[in-house]
Amino acid sequence: MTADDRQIPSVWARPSRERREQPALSRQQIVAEAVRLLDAEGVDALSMRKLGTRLGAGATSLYRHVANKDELVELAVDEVFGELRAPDMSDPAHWRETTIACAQGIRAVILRHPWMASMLGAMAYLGPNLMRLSEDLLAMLEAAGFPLTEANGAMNTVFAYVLGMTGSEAAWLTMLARSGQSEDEWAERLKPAFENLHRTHPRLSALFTAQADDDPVRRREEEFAYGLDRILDGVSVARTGGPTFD
Amino acid sequence: MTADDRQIPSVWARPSRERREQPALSRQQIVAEAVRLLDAEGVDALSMRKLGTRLGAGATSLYRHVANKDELVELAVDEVFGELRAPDMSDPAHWRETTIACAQGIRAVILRHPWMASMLGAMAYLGPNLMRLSEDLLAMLEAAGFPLTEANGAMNTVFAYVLGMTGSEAAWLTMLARSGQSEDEWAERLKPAFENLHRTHPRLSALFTAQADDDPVRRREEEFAYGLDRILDGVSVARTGGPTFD
DNA sequence: CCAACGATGCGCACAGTGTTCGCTAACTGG
DNA sequence: CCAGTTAGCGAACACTGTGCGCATCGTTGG
Repeated sequence: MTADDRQIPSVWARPSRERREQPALSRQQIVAEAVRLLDAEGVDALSMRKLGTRLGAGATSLYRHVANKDELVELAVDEVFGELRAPDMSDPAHWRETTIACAQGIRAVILRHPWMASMLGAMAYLGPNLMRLSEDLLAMLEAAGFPLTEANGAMNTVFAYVLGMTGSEAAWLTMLARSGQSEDEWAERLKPAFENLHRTHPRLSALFTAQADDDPVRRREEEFAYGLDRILDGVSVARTGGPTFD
Repeated sequence: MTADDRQIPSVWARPSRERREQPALSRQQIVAEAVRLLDAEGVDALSMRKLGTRLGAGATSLYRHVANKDELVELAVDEVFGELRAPDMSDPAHWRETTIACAQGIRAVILRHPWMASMLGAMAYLGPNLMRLSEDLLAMLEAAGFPLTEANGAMNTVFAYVLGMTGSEAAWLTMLARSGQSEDEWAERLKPAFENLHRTHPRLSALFTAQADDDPVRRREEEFAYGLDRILDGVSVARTGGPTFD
């Protein structure tokens, strides 16, 4: 008996932890911390155990508030889209500027959380935050003279463009961050490959070297704005009243 | 000694396998089989061990031909883009149709391998296959009257649109496949949620119900073509000679 | 005031993951 | 014929997501 007591080491040494100071864990708190972890260490670093310890909790405790890791990620994505402050949509006369502001808002959100790029393929973006934004945008475009169907087409086109462009940007930035090298160092490292490229792909090579001295951040902003402008040009002919811009 | 011989069971029973019938394993073969596995079972099912057994090899043997799983995926992505049969780009007069064909080719490739959607965020698409396509497209657009910078902007815009649109499509199809439900069953399941949606998001609701009876595949094709047309409209003003379409 | 209860946190365990390390066995050039 | 290079592989390591059952809590009904 006494031997058993010693073999079972701490039956009487109960930790007697009284942990109900706080509600201790809540879904909101969990996804918030998940977003923070994703921002800090990237998508590969998100594990239930690490997230648990960050919250001062065990890994499996999270499953009381979240069904899956996948569900958690879904929630994190919509949480981030909750940062979207929709621009003022009250003036349909400025539908163009408003749409641009909207697109740039989405771009900014994704670039602030580059791990989103990996998730865009995993979500159907049906989250409430994006749905509200879509509805408001549709309303404004309708008020600006777009038939609802055309407004929908325009919105989807802009949205797809923003997702594709920004997704690629974010992926590039993620790879840069993971490799630990700066953008210039990467360009320097690819220099030897450019010698051959010049022969086989002269146009790509010319474009690359022409952009070599620009500030990459500014350049990406301008490229994004350029494509967006072209899309809005093309879309605006669907407005009742024809291709008069603004 | 004899005891040792029995404890170490098969020191003398060497399997004497002679396995050099074939080259047995090659990088090309590995990524081909990886693509097949990804197509068949999706992105979560790709593991080195499973891929190894499919090739009649051990898991760790693959590392003789591929550095990482990440590198393998990168190779698989470019392998798939190798399916791209670039359309005939010899006639710059038909730059519009050719660009459309190009975009639809990329869309078709991605939809044929929906797991690509999850990877678009992980690749910088610098693979040789896409680079060749880009160079050819640039050449044609230049011949069609676009200054090189504008050709580049146009190509990037179209490309981002295709990636965003098709990525979302593929993600949706992937989720459908994983849930094992058909598109109609999903719509049926979401019916109750539409009651509330009608009140808070009337426009989205109207669009959904208006599309409820269409064939989803055809509808997605048309939406894709619509946005692409708008983009090409907007882009074509950058051509020397102005906004004359053809 | 105490007993019963639902909710919550958590340790354990399981199956599976990517990847490293030596080892063997085969092929290759001299 | 032999040395050296290389392809394949089994074992092992450090992890992963997650189900199960138990301990503990705040609450509530008798």
